[in-house]
Amino acid sequence: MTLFADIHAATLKALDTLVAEGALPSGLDMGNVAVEPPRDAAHGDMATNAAMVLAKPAGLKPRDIATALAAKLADDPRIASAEVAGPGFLNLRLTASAWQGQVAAILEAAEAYGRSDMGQGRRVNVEYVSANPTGPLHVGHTRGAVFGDALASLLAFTGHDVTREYYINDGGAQVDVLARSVYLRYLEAHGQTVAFEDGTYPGDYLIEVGEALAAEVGKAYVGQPEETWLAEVRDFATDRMMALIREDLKALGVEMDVFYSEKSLYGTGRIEAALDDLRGKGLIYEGVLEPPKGKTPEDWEPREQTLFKSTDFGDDVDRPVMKSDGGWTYFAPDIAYHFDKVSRGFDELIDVFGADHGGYVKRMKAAVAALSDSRVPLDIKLTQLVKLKRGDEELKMSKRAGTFVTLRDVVDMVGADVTRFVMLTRKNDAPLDFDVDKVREQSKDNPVFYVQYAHARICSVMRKAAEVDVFPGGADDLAVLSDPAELALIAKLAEWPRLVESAAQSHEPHRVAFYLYDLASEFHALWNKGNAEPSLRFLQEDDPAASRGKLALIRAVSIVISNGLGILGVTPVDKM
RNA sequence: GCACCUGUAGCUCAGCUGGAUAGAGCGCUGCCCUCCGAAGGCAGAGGCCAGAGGUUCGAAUCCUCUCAGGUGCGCCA
Repeated sequence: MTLFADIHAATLKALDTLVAEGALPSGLDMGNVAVEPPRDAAHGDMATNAAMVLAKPAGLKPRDIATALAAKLADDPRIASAEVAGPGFLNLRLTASAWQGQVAAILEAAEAYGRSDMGQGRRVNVEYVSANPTGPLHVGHTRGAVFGDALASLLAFTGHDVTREYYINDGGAQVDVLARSVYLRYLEAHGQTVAFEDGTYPGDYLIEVGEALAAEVGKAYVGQPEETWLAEVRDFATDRMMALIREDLKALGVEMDVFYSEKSLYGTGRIEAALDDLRGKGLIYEGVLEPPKGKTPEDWEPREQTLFKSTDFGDDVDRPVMKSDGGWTYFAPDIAYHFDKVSRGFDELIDVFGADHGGYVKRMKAAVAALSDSRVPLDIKLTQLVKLKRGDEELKMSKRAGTFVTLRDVVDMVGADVTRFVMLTRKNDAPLDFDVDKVREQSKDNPVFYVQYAHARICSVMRKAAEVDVFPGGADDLAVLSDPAELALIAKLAEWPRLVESAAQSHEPHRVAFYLYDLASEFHALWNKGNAEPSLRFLQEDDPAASRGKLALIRAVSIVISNGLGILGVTPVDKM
């Protein structure tokens, strides 16, 4: 159990007692009653807004309610004091033993500390990366990969049944371009000189694919017209590219549960089935769109086409599902794909897109709302651009691979752990500067290092203690933890479960990274206090009992750091 | 023209879904190693939360409008 939840429950119980005694009217909505850490620690350990929230519906003055509530809560053995403050806050101070008990609870829960059943086993599909299978992953994909992966882990940690999924865009024109590009490399492998025209991918990474194709089919395709080889080369090339992408993901520590092929939607009636579902709901019609206002494309001409009535679900205009040549727009298979996700029985869908897909959010939400009769919520998280830098120099994105822009290059330079942590030190919808020099710096300016350093320091103390046969203690050893700095650190640890829940609720894994930084900071502060006050050092010579209690505290810190880094997909280090 | 995102200390950014005197790092000023790792810590200066209205006990947070930056806007995915 978590301390905040306990005190919250105690508060509600005290309010019920007040209702039973007639001090409060019955039938009040307690849903907004919160127990939170006050922003300013001087106000106490926890604060509740109960009096202010209930004052109006109860027709009473907030301070009167707070005073009555304070009297009830003061009876709780865990609560040392309850003071009314400000407009009606009730500030609570917990006894030292209540805090100490929290340390014992963390040690007992260990890697389960902070886990929650909030998700109640709800099935969540998180789709991320989903890069076109036309080349290696670049830095932009890396952010989406890290974000999606951490979000998936966060949801799993909070009791959701999570599926990690990658949508392979292997059905559109871009894979034909890939096939033609590989064909040119294939001809090169047979000694021909070829020209890469506009509309082909010139990247060096296709050279070996062309060679592999040559090795497999020999000269069978040389001098043959495109229609004889296109389909085969396309399959060959996309398989190769997906193998490459899987390797990239693996280097980053990302493992997908499902790779879903766009191509599998074509020619199988699945797109038609999805659209039939919408048509049955009266949401598909033939019509003519207005040209965009203000900036009319030069070649604009009114045209009747098949449209999805996304405006019924909040979109700005209805969206075409069929091109003028009779082929599907990209939107059609996307509808079918999400239809499939809905049919697979997920309770919730999450898509992680790059920011350049911002224009598709409304139509996808509209489609899912229509397909699921608004039963399945779809959240779309956009990850903003990453600006890769080395000091003041910006490393420009280039179409050609091998110019230091791929995921693999970044991981090779700074490692998967650093890459992952740094990518999460910003909200997903804010742009991120990634300085490859700075992230390898060993200073507090570098959050990865700072958090790892705290963990390594703890491990170092543990090793030292083990040399003299002292180990972290249990509940009986914790009474030594009474200094305000020690209790403050415990309070930070006690925040972990509610932080995890709120981060999961809002789909914001970056909060975990920031919390870990704060926690590390509290720990380093306590460590340094030990310089001036020997009684605060974690190892107390000639007093193994005291050492056991203090070691238990920092063991709890290392547990939380380890659990937090686990969600982010970062490995904690024992020494640096 | 419309939609979405962003605007918080000199710089880079948090701000726990509406709480009390708005925080952290960098930079600046001044301190702390006979001491478990100074790869660190403490203190100080620095703010019209882009601007204006509104909602209420209470707004950086919610609503409306304005300004500035970014992204996108049928036959590319």
